[in-house]
Amino acid sequence: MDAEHVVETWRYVLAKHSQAMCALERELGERHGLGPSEFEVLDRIVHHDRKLRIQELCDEVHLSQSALSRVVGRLEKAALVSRGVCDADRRGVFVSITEEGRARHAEALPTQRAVLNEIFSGEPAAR
Amino acid sequence: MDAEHVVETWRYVLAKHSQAMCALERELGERHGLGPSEFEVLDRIVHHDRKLRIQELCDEVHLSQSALSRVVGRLEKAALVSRGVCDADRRGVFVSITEEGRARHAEALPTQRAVLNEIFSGEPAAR
DNA sequence: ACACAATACATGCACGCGCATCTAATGCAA
DNA sequence: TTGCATTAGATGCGCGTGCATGTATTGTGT
Repeated sequence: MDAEHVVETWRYVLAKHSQAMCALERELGERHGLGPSEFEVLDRIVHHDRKLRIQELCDEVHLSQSALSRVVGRLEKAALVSRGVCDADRRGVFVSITEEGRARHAEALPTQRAVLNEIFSGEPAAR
Repeated sequence: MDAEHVVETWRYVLAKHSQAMCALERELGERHGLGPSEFEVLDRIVHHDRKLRIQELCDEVHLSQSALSRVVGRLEKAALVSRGVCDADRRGVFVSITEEGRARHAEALPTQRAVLNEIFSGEPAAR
């Protein structure tokens, strides 16, 4: 990939990221009361379908550890996930999804897919 | 582009955006005292090589009008650009780059290119 | 056992962002 | 001209983020 293509790709990433984040924030927020980060975290937990350590989540979402801690805090306050101590390593924290969280995720997933389809379908990624 | 590819592309965009923004913030900040947004605005002005209206810039950078206004404010305070009233439409504001701004941009450009090359070279974009 | 580095997560803080709003200038209709 | 909607850009505000740090727990070397 030559220098010109690199810059072209970077512009593509910037544009799509901006469009998608903006649309996701609006749609997920208005229709389901979720921010993109909140949805992302719910989505990762649902995908794994088990309790996850905070740090495991940290590897999968593009958030700092502190930001993730706060997202989980908001989700817990909304009763969409619950935190529990990890017995094996009592420094650790397990996060598990609640029934309400699972329902909210299932409800929001089609919205996310629709937004992404709108933005990405048809246009090939610049290489 | 089918649904699976859409999600795959979205993950690619998220990952690359995160990596690149993080690295750009660090490198441009430490070496040149510029944030990614500041650099982006300087870069756009240099590219056009003329005075630009705030709104023209707004179309090219992925920032809200208010955010752009503040970025230009910071750049002006750093003497890298100067603001001037637009005679044709006195609501408008022209932004032009100063010599110092041009120099700073020239200095930072290789850093930006190096960061982007590091992140994008070799790996094809997921379509 | 003890002291100390390392790790997991939470939290204080500063900062940049978008939204809503404000001010000033322009366009337009009567 | 007068009155009002519209537009350009600046600004108050709340919020989410990352960085630095704090607290608690675990690992390690002596």
